[in-house]
Parts: sequence; C-alpha cells; structure tokens
Amino acid sequence: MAEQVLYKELMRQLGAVGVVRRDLARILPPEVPSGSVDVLVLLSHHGDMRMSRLAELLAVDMSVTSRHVSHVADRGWIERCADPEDKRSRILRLTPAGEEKLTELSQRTTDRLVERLADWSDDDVRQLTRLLSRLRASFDDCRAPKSAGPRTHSVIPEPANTTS
Amino acid sequence: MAEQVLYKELMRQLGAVGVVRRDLARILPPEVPSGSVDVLVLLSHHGDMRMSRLAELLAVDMSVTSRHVSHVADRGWIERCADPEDKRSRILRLTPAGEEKLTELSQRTTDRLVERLADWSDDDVRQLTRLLSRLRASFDDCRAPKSAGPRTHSVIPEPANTTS
DNA sequence: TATTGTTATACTCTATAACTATA
DNA sequence: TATAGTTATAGAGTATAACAATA
Repeated sequence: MAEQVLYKELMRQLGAVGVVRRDLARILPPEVPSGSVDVLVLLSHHGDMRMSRLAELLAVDMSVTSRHVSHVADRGWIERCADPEDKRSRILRLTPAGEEKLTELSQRTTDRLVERLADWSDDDVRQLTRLLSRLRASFDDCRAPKSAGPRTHSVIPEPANTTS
Repeated sequence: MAEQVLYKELMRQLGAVGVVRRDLARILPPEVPSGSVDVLVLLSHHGDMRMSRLAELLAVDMSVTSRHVSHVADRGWIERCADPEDKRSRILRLTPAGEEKLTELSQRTTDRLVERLADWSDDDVRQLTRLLSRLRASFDDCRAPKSAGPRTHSVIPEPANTTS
C-alpha cells in the first residue's frame, strides 16, 4: 500500500489522461463515436461474444452497451446472431465491413499517436502500456471477484481473435 | 518512433483506462460531477487563474469550461472576481468552502485507490504517475507550441529513468 | 477588428427503471 | 422467479455557433 500523497498525485494524472482521451476522440469521423470504437476494438481483440460479456469488458451498464451495439449494427459493422444455446442471448460478431472500418480507424489513431509521441522510445511505450494494463486489471479484480484463475495482465501478445 | 503494433496496443489500453475513469466517477456524490472535480483540482494545484487558462488546462472548449465553472460557482466553491487589468476577464479563486469540499472528495477517491491498488508498491504508483504525466505533456506540447519554457512534468521527484 | 466569456443548440455517454422474451 | 437484452427517461460532457462586452 502506497502513501496518500502518491495516490493524490496519481489521481491528478488520471484526470490529465482526459486530455489525451479527448484529443484522440476529436479525430474520429462523425459517424463513429468513441463508444462504437470501443465495441469494434473489443470484438476484434476478444472475438465473438454476448452482450453481457461485452458490457462486462466495457464496464458499463448493459443498457449502454445495447445502445453502442445498435449503433454499429445499424451501420453493418457487426452482426447480432441468435445463440442456439440460449434464445434470450445474442452473439455479436464483427463483419468484414466492420474489420475494414476498424482498420481505417486504427490507422487514424495510430497516426495521431506517432505524431504526439514522436520522442517516445519503444520501451517507453511498452512500459506505459504494461502499467495501464495492470491498472485496469486491478480495477477489474475488485469489480468481479469470481473467476479465480491466474491472470495474465495481457501486455503485447495475447493472441486472441483468430478470425481477424 | 515506436512500432505500429506498440501503438495499437497502447490505444487499446488507453481505452481500458475508461474503466478506471468510470469506476472513480461513480463514487462521486450527486452534486459533484466529474467536471466540477477537475475545476477544483486544477485551481487548487495551479492557483488562481482566468477562464481561458483553465480551458487550456482542461483541454476543452471555453464554452464547456464556462458550464463547469458556473456549476461550482453556484455552489460557492469558487469565486469569479473581476480582473483589474482586463474587464472582459474573470479571475477564478477557490473559496474555503471549495477547499473543504475538495479535501472531502480527495479523501474519497484516495480511499478508492487504496482499495483498488492494494498490491501496488510505492514505486509502481510513482512510475505510472510519471508516465501519465509525460503522456499528457506530449499531447500538450503538440497542442500548444507557444510558451517554450522548460517544463516540469510532475510534482513527484523521479528516480531518473526516462529512456528517451 | 480581435479577444474574453456566456448562452443556445445538438449530440454522445451514462445510469436507473420499466418492459419483453426466455430459462 | 431469475436472467438477457431493449427502450424510455434524465443528467452530464462536449463542440459549434451566435452573442455581449471589452481591448
């Protein structure tokens, strides 16, 4: 457990990340709000999943997830398939058009990062990525203490979705 | 300049920070939205300032800043004083009530971090704080390349380790 | 004419609650 | 009865544009 003053400073810097978030959100095209990006990114990375699983990954209420999902589904970027094992459930799957859109968005945001982080080394980027991953994991652990398996705090590799 | 794949993973983890942001926002009392917290934190940390300066620090449009400021001013947590040097401008200052409220909020969020980051060492926290500070600075530098003075990117003394 | 700040408008994000369909 | 998901409603964050007051 770290000292109070350290947490206070961390809080301040977490607020400052809002600056980064807003900057990256501003370069998104009008038809792709950030909620849609989150959905596409998670489906691409983790593969097909149900609404409830997506809501868990997004850490928002399922009603919010439903809205985001409807937006991307309306544009043909994902499909909502029937789940043969549970007729209440719907399996979400990225469509080819969705993958294409995601590639385009990914390029756009990557370009922005290249521009902004011009003086960062590979190791700098890796280190920050690793710590952010661990940060998120620490919050996940507290939120959902159910599956007690060993956690890999996914840094770079994690070969998830084979369909992309 | 780092590799594309590193930026892509960083992007994904930056999105994951949304989980943290939302978790911390949920513990705020109803009369204190996160925009208000940002205003109080910045005024407390940087001291009195004008609207335009605050908007710059928040990295949002001044119209947005105006709304946030009105909210906290309506509750007596800050004052909007006249600027003797420019009658268009208004100097923002934290009131004693504002400091008190900020202390209360700070305690609340710190408690949350203590809970969430129970297994983080002081150095872990310092390292993440330092990288976030540098991240924000990298975005600031690109956004406002005007004042070319030397930058202090963090309050916490660092164990000189930024391989850039 | 340019700058500082406010207000009106519109859109997104989010949570709660009520609802439908299925388990 | 409980769960998966949708929709209605309400409140907050944000940007653009129009505006007032001052420089």
